[in-house]
Amino acid sequence: MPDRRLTPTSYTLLGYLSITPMSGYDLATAIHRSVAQFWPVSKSQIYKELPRLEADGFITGIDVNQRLLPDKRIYETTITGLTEFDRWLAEDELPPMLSRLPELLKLFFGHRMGDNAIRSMLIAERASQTAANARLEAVIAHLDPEPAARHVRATARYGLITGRAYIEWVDETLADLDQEHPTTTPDVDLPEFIRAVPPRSET
Amino acid sequence: MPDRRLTPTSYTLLGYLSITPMSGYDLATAIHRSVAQFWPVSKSQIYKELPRLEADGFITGIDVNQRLLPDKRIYETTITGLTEFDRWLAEDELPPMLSRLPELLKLFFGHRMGDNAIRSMLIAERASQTAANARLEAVIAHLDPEPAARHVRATARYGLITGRAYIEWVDETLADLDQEHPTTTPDVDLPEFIRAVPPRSET
DNA sequence: GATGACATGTAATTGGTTACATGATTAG
DNA sequence: CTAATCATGTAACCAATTACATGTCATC
Repeated sequence: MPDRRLTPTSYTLLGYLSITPMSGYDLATAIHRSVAQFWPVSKSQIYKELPRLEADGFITGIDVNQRLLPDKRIYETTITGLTEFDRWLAEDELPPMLSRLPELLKLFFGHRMGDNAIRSMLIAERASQTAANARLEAVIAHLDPEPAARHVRATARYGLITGRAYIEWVDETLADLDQEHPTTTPDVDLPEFIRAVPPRSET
Repeated sequence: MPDRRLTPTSYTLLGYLSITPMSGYDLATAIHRSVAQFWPVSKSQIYKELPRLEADGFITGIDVNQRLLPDKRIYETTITGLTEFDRWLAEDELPPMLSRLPELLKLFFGHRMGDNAIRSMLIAERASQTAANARLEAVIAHLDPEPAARHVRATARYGLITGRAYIEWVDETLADLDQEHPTTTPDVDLPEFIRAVPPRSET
């Protein structure tokens, strides 16, 4: 009798538990190092969601007592849970994607920043993205041989391809900064063109 | 005497008001069609945040009575507000970026999806991203001549370059789906390689 | 004469984050 | 011996979203 709508976060947990039984801690660890790239789930969120999924009948948990470590509860999916998970996978409506990129936000107001501040921000971004790309390349190489890992590999490739595009963008932007901009052209007043950006989505 | 930490959302409002005085409605409209791409702010969030920024002394508002339309309140930045905004711009710590991509989440669990379901999802994604790219190209073309619009243009270029990378990725992924995968190789059990994805960031 | 856009907000709910709590084991 | 890591969670807070409310004007 689930009287609420499950969130993508709920389905993330169901998805993992559809593979193997796990505790909240296991889930937190597994999620953090994989799917969190494009769907982060915090520990606390997991611990709040699990009892709800159990109350809804989608998963069941059993308590496991441990001597040296804290007791834990291992969850697994029920038939109902699996069915609901597969239903969600098949459904074609998707919640909108969401991006929050603080560095772009700052850059947007770049007319109030010094060029040097912008440069150092971009250079820092470039460095951390380069490192992230290297990690992803290693991941992809590691996953490569397994044909069953195809979809996981695809998500990793997503990270890499957009990561590379990001670096490309940083370089272009840095190059643009270094160009002499003719101060002969008087600066247009900002309100004008900031308002001019047309809307993006019809959602 | 601001006793709280301002959020990037607060600075978004400050940033806009640093350009020209606006009402909550004006802000909602302007933000929705520009900076919302990488920092969405809902109407309600704006209406909650504005009085707080005023209480903090960062902005001041004056009531404007209107005959036919609802009365409104026009806000503008104070010196304190401008100073705080510039301080934030100069500061080099950035909150982590956040991405939530439901389509990747589903794809991650693709071993439970039929190939056709995956294909139609990817094809739909490709279509909407293609449309978004076209809109962005138009925006960039429109902004092009203004040198003062340099940074706004850079954020638009970000959207375009990553949007193109996205389409590239979709195509590669679709091609990979179409390839025959030798069923001779027995499928490895999933828990193995899903756990194998190494952690990404040390944050 | 009904639907939707313009124009301005308020109220209720919740998903998600940050900080706290606890105890055992290992490394420096 | 002190600090970090493993291991498991709980509690408090709040940013953000969804739904609600209201009245005018233009259009189909």
